[in-house]
This record gives sequence, structure tokens and C-alpha cells, in this order.
Amino acid sequence: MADIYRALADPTRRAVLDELHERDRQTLFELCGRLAVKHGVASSRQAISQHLGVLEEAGLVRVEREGRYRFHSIDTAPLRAITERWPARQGKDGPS
Amino acid sequence: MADIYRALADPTRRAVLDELHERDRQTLFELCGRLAVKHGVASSRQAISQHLGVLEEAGLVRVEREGRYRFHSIDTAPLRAITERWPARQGKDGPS
DNA sequence: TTGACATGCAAGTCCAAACTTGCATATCGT
DNA sequence: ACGATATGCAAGTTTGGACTTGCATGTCAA
Repeated sequence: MADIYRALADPTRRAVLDELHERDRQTLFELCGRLAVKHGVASSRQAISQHLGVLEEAGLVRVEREGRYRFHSIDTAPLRAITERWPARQGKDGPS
Repeated sequence: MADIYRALADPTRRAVLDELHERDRQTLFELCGRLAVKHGVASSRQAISQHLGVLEEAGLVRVEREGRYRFHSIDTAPLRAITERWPARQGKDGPS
């Protein structure tokens, strides 16, 4: 499984996760349209496709193939690894 | 406040957070030594310094100046924004 | 089978960011 | 004051990654 942190580094990929979080099982074309309209993302189909590849390798997006369609869904499970890697310690961090 | 996601994207910066999570209030030199020995990080002092700048801008590292020393500490609070942005939804994500 | 639709792949371009290099500043002990 | 220590800054180099471009593959409806 590829690097989840690198996958989250790109703002377009975060917008993809935002959109998939609102609506599951979207195809590449669906995503392209909705990203452009609702998230102001002006990326080409190929660019979004490559972003989906990175997200899929990081385990953040799951894909179901049906005929000529690929339905994409978000998987938030890998995100837990982040807060588990640097857990908050009692009374050490809190805001000033 | 700069991009927390971009700050986490670099493996050396994550090692810095790992080290600061183990031991708070480290100076730049302390960090350089410990990173090399315990985390296999072979970066120059200047490189680490620049990484600390990025982490500080992202709010993940706090600095206390005392004389000629700069003590660095981790602040895990901004990490919450990640899991709060894409919260797990009941019965939608779970593993197959 | 044929054309339209949905996606896949790979080489090339371009820019941000990581790293280096060299010197400057500031603080402490003697 | 002077040397040693700890950090700061900025310009230059280099590498990784985002994006483009062009074509290939695969699926469906007629």
C-alpha cells in the first residue's frame, strides 16, 4: 500500500475525497463534472484518473468494476493511522 | 497557517514528528543527532531546519526560544482536522 | 459489426519543493 | 573582546510529481 500522506498532499485529491464523501459510487466522468461545478476543480479527465490511481493505491478509494463503468467510493479507514501515529498526550499539547 | 497535509507529505518531516513525540523540547542539533541514529535520517542541519520551518507554519511544531537555543515541541492538535474532514459513516466503509 | 462511450496507458513537459552551498547573525563561556 | 556554539538566510541545483498529449483497449446499443 502506497503512502497515504503523499496521497493527501494534493488539494485536487482532497477535493476528490470531499466529493466522494458526499456521494459514493461515482464514475470518473461523474466526478469530473461534479468537481468542476461544486469544487471549482478544473482538471482534465486524465489528471483526475491519475489522482484516483494514487488514492486507490493509498487505500483511500475503493473501486467496483461493472461493465464499462468503474464506481469509486471513499474508504476513511486508513486515516486512523494518522492520529494513531501521533496520539495526543494528556495535558501536553492543549492550546495555549 | 500553512498546509498541514503538505507538511505531512515528506517522510523526513514525519520522522521529526516521531522523534518529537518521543521527546519534547529538542534543539535543532539534538534533533539532527537523534534522527540520524534512531530514525536513519541522513539530512543536513539546514535541511532539518527548513523542515522544522514547514512544520511550524503548519502548527504541528511549537518553538520556545531561550538564549541561543530553540526548543521544539510537537503539537498534535491540528491533526484532528483530518479525521474531522472525512468522518467515518456508519456501516459504509468497513472492510469487506 | 460498427460507432459511441468510458476508461487505460505511456512518453514528454513543466514547476514546486527538497536539498545544497556559502555566509551572516546571535549568544554564551572564558 | 574573542572563540566556540547554535541558529538564520538566501541563491542555486536537482529531483519528484502533476499535468498534458496521443493513442490503445474494452464495453454497450443498434
